[in-house]
Amino acid sequence: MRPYDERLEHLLARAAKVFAEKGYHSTTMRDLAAASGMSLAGMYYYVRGKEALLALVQERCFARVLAGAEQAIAAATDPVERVQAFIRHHVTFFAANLAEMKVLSHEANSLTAERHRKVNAIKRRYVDLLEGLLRDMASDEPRAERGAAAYALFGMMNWIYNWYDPAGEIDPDRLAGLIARIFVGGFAEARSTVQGG
Amino acid sequence: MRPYDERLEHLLARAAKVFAEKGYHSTTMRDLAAASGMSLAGMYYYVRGKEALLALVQERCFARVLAGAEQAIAAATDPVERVQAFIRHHVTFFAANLAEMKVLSHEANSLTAERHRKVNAIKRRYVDLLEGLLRDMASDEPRAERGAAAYALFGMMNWIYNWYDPAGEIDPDRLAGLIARIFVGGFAEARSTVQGG
DNA sequence: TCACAATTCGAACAAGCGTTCGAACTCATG
DNA sequence: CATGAGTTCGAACGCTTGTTCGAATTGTGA
Repeated sequence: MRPYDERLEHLLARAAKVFAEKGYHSTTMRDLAAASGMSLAGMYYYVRGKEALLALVQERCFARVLAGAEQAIAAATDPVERVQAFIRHHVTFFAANLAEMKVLSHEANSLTAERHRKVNAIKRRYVDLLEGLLRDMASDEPRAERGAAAYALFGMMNWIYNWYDPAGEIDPDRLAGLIARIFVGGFAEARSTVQGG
Repeated sequence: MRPYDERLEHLLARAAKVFAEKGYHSTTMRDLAAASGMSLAGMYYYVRGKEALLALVQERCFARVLAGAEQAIAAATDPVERVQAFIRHHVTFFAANLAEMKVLSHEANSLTAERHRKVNAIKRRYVDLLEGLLRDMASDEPRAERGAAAYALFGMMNWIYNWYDPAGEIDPDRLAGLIARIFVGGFAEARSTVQGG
């Protein structure tokens, strides 16, 4: 890896951390300079500006999530198992990349039109991927319910950044199992039991 | 209601809307002046500053949610029904107060220390309320699982602001029913079925 | 050692921000 | 009409922000 790429990678990693801690808008380029060990002006040799930095963090992270999910679900053929694999991958990836995923989840609307569209295109593919899995798992469910259920699941998984403590007593695998149990058990299996309630 | 209180209420309502649309940090006092029909300086007669405005929006909204939830669960005695009532109230309130609830969910960390603590105190009570309900509903569940499940549920419910369209085909009651079905069905009833998976 | 490209950065700039201040206006009351 | 408290706001201030620029420094191949 060329020194240039290493420096850029380093900058992106530190930026993700600071964005996650202070929020994108509250983070100044001077904060990022301090966190990366570069000078204020020096960062502009690697990146066009503050927003380009956020876009790079988001695009790279999202691309990894998408690719990882596709690979994770490929291992199973049973519809329920594929959904479980999707959940397990998303949650463990989230826990292993807390800063980047928080930036992805919480700063989704901090990009301006052009860059926003580019990230949204990846997001669309990712959402479509899950909705396809849900169609296979619960084909008799109304379309509106399936769509809402997909977002409910994303809610459970993406909300993690608001409370999850990696040093706490529940590890990522256990958390993934819990969320998978809630979702699959409640959405695919508890139809007649509770629905009418 | 005195004219003063009406003007303040008006300002808070408009501010919540703009905060929800553009995000707190991207909103300028000039934006709020334009949205409220007041002048830039005029707003300072009603409010100490921008952050005080955010704090007021959050505190008032959160107090209403908490009070409403306490009232909603009081109507039932069965543990499962109480959890369902909590969910139904939270989701329908969220849908009926989208702007305020988005500001509450998305700008939770936009307040500085003092005001942050004040809002967090209300949040603590609200989270405790749900955790108490879960204890009654699933007393044999490990404590760590119950805690994580509470946050998973909040994730499903609070994520709403990222995707829910009030003009869409799924109305708040139906959405509340779906989320309640997923959570209760998956957490309280699908223990042995899926867990080992 | 030289020349040239790659990289770094101190210093400054223009723009936008939240906030303040004092004067002006409104209006019920005597 | 006169008074004074309640309310409004134009104009300005001081500060922070993202970004730029040109010079200085470092690295590299001949």
